[in-house]
Amino acid sequence: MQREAPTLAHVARLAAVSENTVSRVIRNKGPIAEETRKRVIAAIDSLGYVPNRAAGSLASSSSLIIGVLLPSLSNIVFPEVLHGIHAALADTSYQAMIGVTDYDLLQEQKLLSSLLAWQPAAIVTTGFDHTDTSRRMLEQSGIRIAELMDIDDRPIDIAVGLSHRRAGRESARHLVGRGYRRIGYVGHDWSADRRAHFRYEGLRQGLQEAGLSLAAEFRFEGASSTMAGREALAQLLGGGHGVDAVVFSNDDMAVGGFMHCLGAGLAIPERLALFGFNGLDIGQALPRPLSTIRSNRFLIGRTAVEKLLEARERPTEPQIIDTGFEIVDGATA
Amino acid sequence: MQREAPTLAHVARLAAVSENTVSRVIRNKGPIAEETRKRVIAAIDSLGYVPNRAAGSLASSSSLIIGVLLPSLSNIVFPEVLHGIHAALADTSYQAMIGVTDYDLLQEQKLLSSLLAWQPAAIVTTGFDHTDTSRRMLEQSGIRIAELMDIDDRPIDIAVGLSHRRAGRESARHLVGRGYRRIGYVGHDWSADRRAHFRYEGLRQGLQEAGLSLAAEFRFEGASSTMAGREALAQLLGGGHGVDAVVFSNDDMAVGGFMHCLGAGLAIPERLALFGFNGLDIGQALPRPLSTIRSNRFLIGRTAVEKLLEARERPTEPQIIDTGFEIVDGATA
DNA sequence: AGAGTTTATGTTAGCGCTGAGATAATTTCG
DNA sequence: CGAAATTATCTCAGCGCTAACATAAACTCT
Repeated sequence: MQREAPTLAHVARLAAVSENTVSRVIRNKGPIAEETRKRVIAAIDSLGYVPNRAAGSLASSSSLIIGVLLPSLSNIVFPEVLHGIHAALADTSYQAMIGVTDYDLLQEQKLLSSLLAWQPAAIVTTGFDHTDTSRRMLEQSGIRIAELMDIDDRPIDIAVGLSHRRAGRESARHLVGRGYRRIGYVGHDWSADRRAHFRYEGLRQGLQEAGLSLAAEFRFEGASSTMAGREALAQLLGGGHGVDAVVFSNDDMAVGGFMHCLGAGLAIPERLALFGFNGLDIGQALPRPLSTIRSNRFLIGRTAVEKLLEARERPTEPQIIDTGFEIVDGATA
Repeated sequence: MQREAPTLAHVARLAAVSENTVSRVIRNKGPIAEETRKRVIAAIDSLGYVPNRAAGSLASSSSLIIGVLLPSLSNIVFPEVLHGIHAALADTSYQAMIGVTDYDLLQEQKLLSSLLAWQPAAIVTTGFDHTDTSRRMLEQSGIRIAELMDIDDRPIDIAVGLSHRRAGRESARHLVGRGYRRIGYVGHDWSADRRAHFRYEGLRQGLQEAGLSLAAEFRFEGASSTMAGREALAQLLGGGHGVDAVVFSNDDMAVGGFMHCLGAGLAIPERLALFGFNGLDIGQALPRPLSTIRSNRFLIGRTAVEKLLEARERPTEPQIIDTGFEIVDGATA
């Protein structure tokens, strides 16, 4: 029924040229007479020829694959990064091949190794934490590497993201500027989330620069979630530290905190101010939009891929691309 | 610096066997003497050999790639499906290759064609709507195909999901059972979301079976979002139809509706009952957990891949796998 | 006009692996 | 005990493409 898929040879015969010429037309490489190009394209169309990528990869020892390693898919942040990656890939012939590490560096290493088996054109991964073996594989592969989200360290090739330390510091400055003095922190387990830790440190630094320190803090044992934020804020307030504002490790946690306040009848921001991080939609859809910091995840993904595709060779010096952040001046702080 | 990556030939020489034997050890195919296997594995480990997938794919004209076509990444539902897909893939050598169609059937066709260029082991796509060309490519490829989310039509190979028509009907029955009689509908643009339309039809059918009909309806012009739900509910209520319950096209919209009620001081569910669809976390973190229907997205993704990997051949008759749904008996309806 | 240059195309040898069939060593059984 | 069956391995062609080089034709330029 389904006759064999047409190959270069079929196209070449139909267009009465050599295989190599067809290949060059397809890859837009080397000089081609306009008339020949037309004939080849007509042949391709009439046969419905689709190049076999495996053969191409093998022959050229490089592929049109972009390997993407994400720590998680259940945190909306990473699908948004992935969305940006796809936006940049949309009009190219590149395809994203995804691996999910579950925040596990050994898993990252394993996935990295199987991604490299496809000889991808580039690898996009997250953060600067890698096993020594992963780092060696990344370095020796020679291909372009982007490390996303964070820019507070030295990348292998390029880093695209924002300074979480600075973001934390700006949270402090914003709240202090608004007149809050007894500022608390509600976070989640940051053993797997180094960036949340950086923001926390930035927050403390910012407070210190204003002559203040954290009035109270509570860290939920486990991953961040709306539920976690809700429970954690209840815990923090139960401590009776008289805080007037709370910085959350991210928006998910902050939205949970908002829900707790609604349930407990605490006026926001009069009784308690709330401040998040990420700038998720859900925070902006609350009855009072959440005050937070927008982290531009989509932009991070898109910029990273754009930069990677700009040049096949790594720059001589590692590059850092700061996609920045903005204070979202909501109504909760 | 980076010496050539080792190939089968290197491993073979080191283990003093033929390349083919090494290949068979790796693929666990054909009889191998235990002692030989050990020697080969030792050689692989000592060289850090990683098979070149492009070469393997070319030689076997099939690859360890699972092509995944998703309509969107900005709707949390699809990242969750992708999460399930990755969960099922985690302990295999398969890799997911992703394409995002933006709900555009022509884009799906284009992506499908470039996925097939990798000779994937299977394709996972969404829904039953495809261009004729896409359908032909899927059918003729001969590989396993899963169509996700929906089971209200005849699949090419297997369908994994739930009956949205039935889900809509159950929403109606639930609300009627709770004593609501003036039931309204708030939806979004369903030209790209056939499943939302199916739920709507199921809802109407369910109401009809109870001798009722929709008291009012409002469809937001555009994609679903929390903001859209908030505005759309305001619009619906502005119409003065005296509805006592509203079914939303999904949880995002319903959460927006919840926010409107909070802002407008409408008691939930006393003044107005709210009912969603999907069972997202955010709905359950509201001060009153949202009454909704859980659609098991993760399970859909995982089950689909498990089924696809069970057999290389398509079943003689298309199969339908119902992952079901449950009424989440929250506090809003 | 002849040498050099540019443009357009062809020829050929693999890329690293797998599949099919061949071969060799071992076991089974009438 | 020899033929058949089984187990373990090898040999070799070729998957469909691209890189490198070779060639041919068409232009320059003095």
